[in-house]
Amino acid sequence: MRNSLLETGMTDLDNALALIARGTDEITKPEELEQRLKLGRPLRVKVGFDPTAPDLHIGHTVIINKMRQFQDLGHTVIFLIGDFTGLIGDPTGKNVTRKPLSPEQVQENAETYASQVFQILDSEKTEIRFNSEWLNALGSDGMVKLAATYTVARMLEREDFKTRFKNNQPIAIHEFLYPLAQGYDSVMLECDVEMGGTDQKFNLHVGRQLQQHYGQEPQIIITLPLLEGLDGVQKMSKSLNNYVGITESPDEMFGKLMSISDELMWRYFDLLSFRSNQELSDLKADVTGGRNPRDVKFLLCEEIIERFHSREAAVAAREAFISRFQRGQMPDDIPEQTLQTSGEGIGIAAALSQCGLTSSNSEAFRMIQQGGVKIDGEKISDRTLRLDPGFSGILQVGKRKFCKASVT
RNA sequence: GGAGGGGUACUCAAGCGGUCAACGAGGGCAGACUGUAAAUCUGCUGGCUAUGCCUUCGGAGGUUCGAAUCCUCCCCCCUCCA
Repeated sequence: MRNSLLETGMTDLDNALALIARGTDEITKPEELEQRLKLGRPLRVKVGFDPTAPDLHIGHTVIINKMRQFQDLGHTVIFLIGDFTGLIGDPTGKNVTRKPLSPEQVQENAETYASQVFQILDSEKTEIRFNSEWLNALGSDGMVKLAATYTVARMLEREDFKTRFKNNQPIAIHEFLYPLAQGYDSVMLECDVEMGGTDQKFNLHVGRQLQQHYGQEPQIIITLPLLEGLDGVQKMSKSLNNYVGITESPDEMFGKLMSISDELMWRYFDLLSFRSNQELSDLKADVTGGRNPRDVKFLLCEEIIERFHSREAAVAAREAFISRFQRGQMPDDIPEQTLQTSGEGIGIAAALSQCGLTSSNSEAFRMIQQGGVKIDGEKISDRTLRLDPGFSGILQVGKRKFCKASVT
């Protein structure tokens, strides 16, 4: 009996480790993590978020899923909003300084964040913190002391700094403050674990060193892969418009996810799906054996929509997709538009623009020329066509843009 | 402070007195095809009261029959030397 109890205990620890490790890029150091878990107390797990982009997309959820797993194991997750570090902007070499956000904006963004992440996270086990709390209080003298704990040579170990330095590209002094500030957050929050994207590795390590400097046990670092955007090349980001937002409608999610390449689909499965590795390799084998990758992609779409909406919404989105694109039918919810013409009718190009289907009359003419315009499903080719008063019908541009228009 | 290099359409990037609404690439959009809004191929990609007209090449002037291209001043970015 004593043995079996002991074995059960070991198994729990092993399971916890395996769960945490799943899908990660790297854990430094696994043995420290194991030791820390053995302490039996809730660990403090920090993840920092930038306050400027409050709309989460599924790329962010890779790490949020991992946070959730920590919570499920009984640990405390700190959702840190980098309102101070946001002023600096994580050095990427692209943009130098960012516009300061007002406290009201930060608060508003934080609330948006909260409402979105709590679709995945347990709010009871989440601490929401702002790093301006202690970084503003630090003052110039505190900042100087903090800066004194690190050297330029160590800073230049960071890949991005190194390359820029080597290529004679500018590095502003304040950019050095970003990793220091982020590391100081770990000190103030007494973190056991900090997680971030692989691009965060350097910053996370600074946290370890600062903690040691301030007499704390260094945090364990877990890096997670960055999710590629819909294009499959650049990382998912709002500014590149290659993202799927978690508040988007089921239909939009479905469509966007269907547009990823067959190859990228597997990456998404790895990072976003809760299916087991066994299930995934089975699916891969199916496709190799001739199963239509489209149908497997359907499964991915449904799982993700179910997570942020519901099972029913996922099924409905799939049905809508099939009827609309596979069978070329019209969607159910077509926006309506009444065009006022005071009796003389309206040219087709102007009508398309006014319905928002094209951004200018010129574009409308181009669409007509290319055969992309339909009225009630009939392709039209006459660019001088006029819609008379009393006309009512469905205007369509391309496969995706519809408007039910009536002319008065 | 000195020397030099730049600012061109959504992005990158040609053009360096007329043939420039401006090469090319990427992106985007449309069409064809398909097993999908994958892949592939083709076309389009400033605006308009549209076979013509109007506005664009950092800003303002100027030279010229004619300027993105030449000149003057200004603004901004980058590099090197101090």
